[in-house]
Amino acid sequence: MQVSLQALKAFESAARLGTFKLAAKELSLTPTAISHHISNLEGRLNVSLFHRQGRRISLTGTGSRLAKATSEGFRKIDGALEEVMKAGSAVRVTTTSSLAAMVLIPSQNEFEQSNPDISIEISTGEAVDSQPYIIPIRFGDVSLVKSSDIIRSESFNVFGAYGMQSPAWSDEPITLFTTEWKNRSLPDPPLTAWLETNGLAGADIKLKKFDQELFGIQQAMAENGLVFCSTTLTRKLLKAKLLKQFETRPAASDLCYYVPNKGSFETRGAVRFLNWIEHILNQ
Amino acid sequence: MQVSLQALKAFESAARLGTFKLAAKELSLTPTAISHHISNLEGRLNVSLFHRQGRRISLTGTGSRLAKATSEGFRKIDGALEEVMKAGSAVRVTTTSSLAAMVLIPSQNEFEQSNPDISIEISTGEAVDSQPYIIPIRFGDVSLVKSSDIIRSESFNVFGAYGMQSPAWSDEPITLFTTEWKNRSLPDPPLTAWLETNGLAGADIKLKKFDQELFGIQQAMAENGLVFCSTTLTRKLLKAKLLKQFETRPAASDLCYYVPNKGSFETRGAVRFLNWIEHILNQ
DNA sequence: ACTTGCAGATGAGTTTAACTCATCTAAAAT
DNA sequence: ATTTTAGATGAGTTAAACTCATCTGCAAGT
Repeated sequence: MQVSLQALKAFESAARLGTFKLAAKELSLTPTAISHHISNLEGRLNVSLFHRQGRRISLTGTGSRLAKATSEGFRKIDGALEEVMKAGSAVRVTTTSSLAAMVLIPSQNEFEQSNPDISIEISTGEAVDSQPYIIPIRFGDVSLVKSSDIIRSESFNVFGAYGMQSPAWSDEPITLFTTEWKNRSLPDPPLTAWLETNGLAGADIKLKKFDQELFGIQQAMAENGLVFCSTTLTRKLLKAKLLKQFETRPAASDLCYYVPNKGSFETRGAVRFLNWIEHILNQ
Repeated sequence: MQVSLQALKAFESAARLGTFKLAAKELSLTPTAISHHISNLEGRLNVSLFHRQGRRISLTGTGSRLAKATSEGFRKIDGALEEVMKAGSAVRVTTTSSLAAMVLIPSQNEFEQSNPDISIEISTGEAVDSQPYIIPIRFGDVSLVKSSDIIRSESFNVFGAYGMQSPAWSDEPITLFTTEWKNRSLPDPPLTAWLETNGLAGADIKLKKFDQELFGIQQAMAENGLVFCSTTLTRKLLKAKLLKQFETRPAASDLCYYVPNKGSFETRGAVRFLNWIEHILNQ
């Protein structure tokens, strides 16, 4: 290699900041080092890059041409590097507000305890989605998802606030909170299948629909109601004795949680997180 | 600095070439060095950049993203560097064919003898002109040129082939070769002024016009004729006893040789060359 | 199945370059 | 005139980059 990259870096910084001193500070070096680097560079290239007017310096024409290219080049590299480093230092996850609120956030601390070198950032909503390095945990139709991407196949059951008595299904009309997905292409919660599984096909059921499972669950807890929702979201609440389940059996659904291109997440942290979350969701 | 630029360079090369071995060859290192660099990089970034399949490697997703950015960045830098290096290693000059043929090329060797580390490339014509790093020596109107850019103010005289006798100006009609510039906005050669200076205002002069001084001079030498031309171009030929001058006195003109933005040429070689050529032209 | 060759990994030792410190110069500010 | 500030210079030190020797694992040849 003809010229040293560090010398170029020093030059770039000095050119951008206008003094060796500031460049030195930026690169955590002494001004002497910058001076050495630049005179080395000038020597190798047979070109003077700065005019020296006593203690003031200014770029020569050649210098500013070179500075332009090096600045752009290093900026490009630094940008990519920063992205990669961010990816390496923290695991960033985005998912539905229900999964975030009911599972991820409550368990976040546990993960960070056992992986003290990995920090997790959780966000919800579509905005950040599909940015590289952010792990999206999506809720979707099993049949449309690569099977290796699935981290949890969802089943549904009825849950009630912890103090409730088991409802008398056949005697009286029952109100169930359930979910109607905002995204209409998703399969509905398997209510019919659940009723059949539990021999309640004829029961008098009134439905109250929310567009996020989270809301139905909260409502059930708040008004001692019943919610028909996924078993994934309720596990924590059952353990915490905020919800209870009755003698009903869960019904499988066509819904699942999955991570698109799960295999493409290669950072140490991401791999650890994905293994962990898959374990958490499937107990 | 977080990550070493050399490691990045090694990574970029390995990513581009597909094996550590080739990367090592490209960078004149051992494959071991590449391996060290890359594992150092992976360690610092907490990311694996290559999949290792035994003795075969392939980029991970993160790796190829980073490779893209580093490749582009380094390419940008290397390109600029190459330009600057070219500028530093050789002085490239472009000028009129007359000046090139009569002055620059004949003196080129002398310059290179006394500046063995600087090589000169001479070209003529407008094509290469105005490229950065190429020094254009132009022929123009003194009044339109920055005075600091002028390297030679031109004066004109009559010259003849070396064997000729001094012409009898007033007795007989005389044929003079002279120049009519292709570029009509240039001042004409100062023939009238020259005639007055030498008390020949009434002489019977026939003009034969060429569009380059070079041609008139060559013609004069070839047919024992007389040429009215710039003193700059003839100095070498006078010394070489191929041309002679008579008892006439030169006339100043509004023409000059100049280098646009002379001050902007900052390479050591260019500065040496410009000083030298100015000295040569003004003896 | 066993060798051979190849590509890379690993660890320790060596060399080189990068960096700092001390000193000096010149311009600008007080 | 003196002080302050920015950079240049040279010598010495340190840290990094590199090599060498050794090891592993895969793939191809016999």
